[in-house]
Amino acid sequence: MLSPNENHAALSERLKACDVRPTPQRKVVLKVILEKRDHPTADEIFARVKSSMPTISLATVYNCLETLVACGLIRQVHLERAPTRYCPNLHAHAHFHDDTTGQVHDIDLPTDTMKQLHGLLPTGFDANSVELTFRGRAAHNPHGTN
Amino acid sequence: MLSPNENHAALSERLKACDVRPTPQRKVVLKVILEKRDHPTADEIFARVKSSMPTISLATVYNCLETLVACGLIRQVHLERAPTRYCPNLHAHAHFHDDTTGQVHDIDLPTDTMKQLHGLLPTGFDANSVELTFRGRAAHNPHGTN
DNA sequence: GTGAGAATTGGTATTATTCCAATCTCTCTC
DNA sequence: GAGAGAGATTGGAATAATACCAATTCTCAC
Repeated sequence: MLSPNENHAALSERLKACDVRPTPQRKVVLKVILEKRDHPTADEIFARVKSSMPTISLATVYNCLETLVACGLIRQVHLERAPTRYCPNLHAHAHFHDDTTGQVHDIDLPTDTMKQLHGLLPTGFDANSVELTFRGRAAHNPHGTN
Repeated sequence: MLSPNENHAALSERLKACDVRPTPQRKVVLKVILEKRDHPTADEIFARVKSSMPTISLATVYNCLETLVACGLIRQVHLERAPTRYCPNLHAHAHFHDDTTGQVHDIDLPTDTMKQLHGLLPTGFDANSVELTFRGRAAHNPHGTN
């Protein structure tokens, strides 16, 4: 996650570490995702980014997101029939989708639970990712995330 | 799951049991989903249904699917960025999405695993559904599903 | 059988995302 | 530090899945 005053240089470093060019567009897209613990859609990211970079295009936002996902700096969250969301939390975690508010909450997953889930797979199945999503109702915004 | 010779009467019964009108369209949509252990998309279902009912419209297929999902006769499977798929397997199970072939395999889930997953939720979170999806590679069609 | 409510239909609208070709901007080399 | 080439950005148009709508048709209870 981003420290409150992480600056452009640090963003550049993150990108360079992944062997991608630290363009201004990528930096600002990464910045808006990191600076808020929510799960914005591409459109929301586009809106936030435009305030500091009014000339950016939606296509670029999609390109940047694809790059950032490919190099593991952010993750995608897929909820049914809804636009893809993006998540800065790279730790093992599940998502809880609140049907009432539409908010998405991160749920910590112990690493042994992850291992156990992989253990469920019959031989011959080799998973490189797992997605665990709950849906239901959360009591009044349990801890301020979305 | 459907017994090989389940007939129209049985399909009607299933629908009536859910308090929905057993219209011919709903019966045939349910039938094509039950008769093959795969995870077809709405478009695929539309194509299969048209062979026995050429006048059906895609809108009706969507309507029927929505109804069948709502009354719990089938389930939706959501894979990232891909069209929604429909699954006749109502037992607790996970999905394995083979990146290579695009096939979707059902993975049995012991009920205690399900309970355990629910146990991961902090107090205040009340889930009414869980979706667990693996992605990776499966060795040459492990058991003929998709 | 008949009427009221429910379902189906085809067409159109919406929305997320991708594609494309043209332009621009880095980065690297000299 | 100038130029070349790769890579990135842009706006607009295309695509694809799904939702919506008004008109017609069907189903069930009486």
